Amino acid sequence: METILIVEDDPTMLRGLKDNFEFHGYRVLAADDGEAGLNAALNARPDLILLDLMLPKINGYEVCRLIRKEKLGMPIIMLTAKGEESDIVLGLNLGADDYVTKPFSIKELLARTDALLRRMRSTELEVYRFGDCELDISARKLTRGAEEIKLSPKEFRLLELFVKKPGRALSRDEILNLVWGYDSISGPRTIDRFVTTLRNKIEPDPHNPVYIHTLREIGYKFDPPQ
Amino acid sequence: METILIVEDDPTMLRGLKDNFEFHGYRVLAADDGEAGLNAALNARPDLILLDLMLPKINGYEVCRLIRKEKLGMPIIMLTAKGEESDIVLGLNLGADDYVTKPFSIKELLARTDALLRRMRSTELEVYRFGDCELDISARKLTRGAEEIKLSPKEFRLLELFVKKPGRALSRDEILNLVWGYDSISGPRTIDRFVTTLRNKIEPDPHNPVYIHTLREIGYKFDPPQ
DNA sequence: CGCCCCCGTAACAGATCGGTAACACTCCGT
DNA sequence: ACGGAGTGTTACCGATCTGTTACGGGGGCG
Repeated sequence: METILIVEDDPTMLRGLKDNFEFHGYRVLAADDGEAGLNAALNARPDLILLDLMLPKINGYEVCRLIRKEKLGMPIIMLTAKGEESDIVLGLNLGADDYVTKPFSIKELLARTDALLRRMRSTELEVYRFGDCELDISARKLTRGAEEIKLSPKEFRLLELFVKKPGRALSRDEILNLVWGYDSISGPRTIDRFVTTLRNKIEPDPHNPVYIHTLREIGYKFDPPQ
Repeated sequence: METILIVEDDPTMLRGLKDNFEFHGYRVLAADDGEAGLNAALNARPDLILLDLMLPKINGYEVCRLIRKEKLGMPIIMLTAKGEESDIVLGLNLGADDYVTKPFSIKELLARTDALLRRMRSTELEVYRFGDCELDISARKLTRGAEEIKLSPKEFRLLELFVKKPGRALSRDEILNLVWGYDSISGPRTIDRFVTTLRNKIEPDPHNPVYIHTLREIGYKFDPPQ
């Protein structure tokens, strides 16, 4: 379940937002001034923040800026009162992702929230670790210990498939379909060759593999110890 | 949290200002003569200065002038007593950004403080550095070492995208969407050509790029070493 | 114990992809 | 209308990747 932090000092507005978002299946945290909002953002790491502009103690801009300064990447939606529109550009500059102007329809706010969370999920950092290796999907990078290991496109896609399906037996057909494509024309031995080069790159001892295991007559299985 | 320096010799006034600004979430430094104020400004680099005009040792004008002489750009609000208005022009000429006349309402002073700080942030420099290059988004300027390098609009937007998403694999589609627009009609090889010209402009050795890396079958990745 | 099948692996040739230069086209401002 | 800058397209080349083949080894089963 996704968590949303609402920072809003007007109790009525806060109540309304909270009820609505909870009804739509979100977990809701609330804060009624900038300081509390900032603390909640830093400690609870919500998935998204609704941030009122005018707040006691620390104003919305400042909260936004400080959150970004802490390198927290969750999306922020600014709630601005009508007449504050001139400040919108500033809000976006400070690292907000979107804004809605009061009075707004709860439907619109929900739509924007959904959109942002979806966008966020799709660019989420994807990092898989096994042994001393680290496969970073978004950076398309494999690191072993401290050094980066170069992978060709097919090697990368094959390893990606393995780490995403750990402990599962993968037949040559499955692998061929998922990595090479359903209309692949490659002979089945091609896979073996790529497994060998992968083993050479990631296994401590390529002749006694601990990550990519051979399943005789079947295919392979990626099964890192712990 | 933002820091404000108050330079004021009247203890009552100082106390009142300090309490108010601290209550509103600012960190407050205080100095009760011009000399101490100047030192505090130079050493602590506050985000904004409230500067009384009549001060022991060095007067407000002089402090203001000396601060600007040191090329410090933080906003300065002059606090002038009624009857000193004729000197306001002088103060503004010396580099003050605003003034309030005693007696003033604390609310007005807070409003002006907020406004100045916001204006300051919105014009805050957006500068990305990598190697000996410096990309200034707001000035739309690329400098390498001492000399400015001319970038065409598309080149600039492409580089901007790269520096804003460091270490992330960017597919040709993504790049096309974000730089050329979702309805772009350009062929995918167009990107390559622009990458080449960018590399020629920013890479120490364009044939062995260290900033813009090629990801075969995917696209590119901007990944400056450290 | 020995055969056979399957897999590991090296070597190689062909395919593919990106770098790049040359060219064409479109806007501008003069 | 002309010239220049910016932009997009194409073609060629070289580097890298990929698929195939062949050979060798090892495990399982008779």
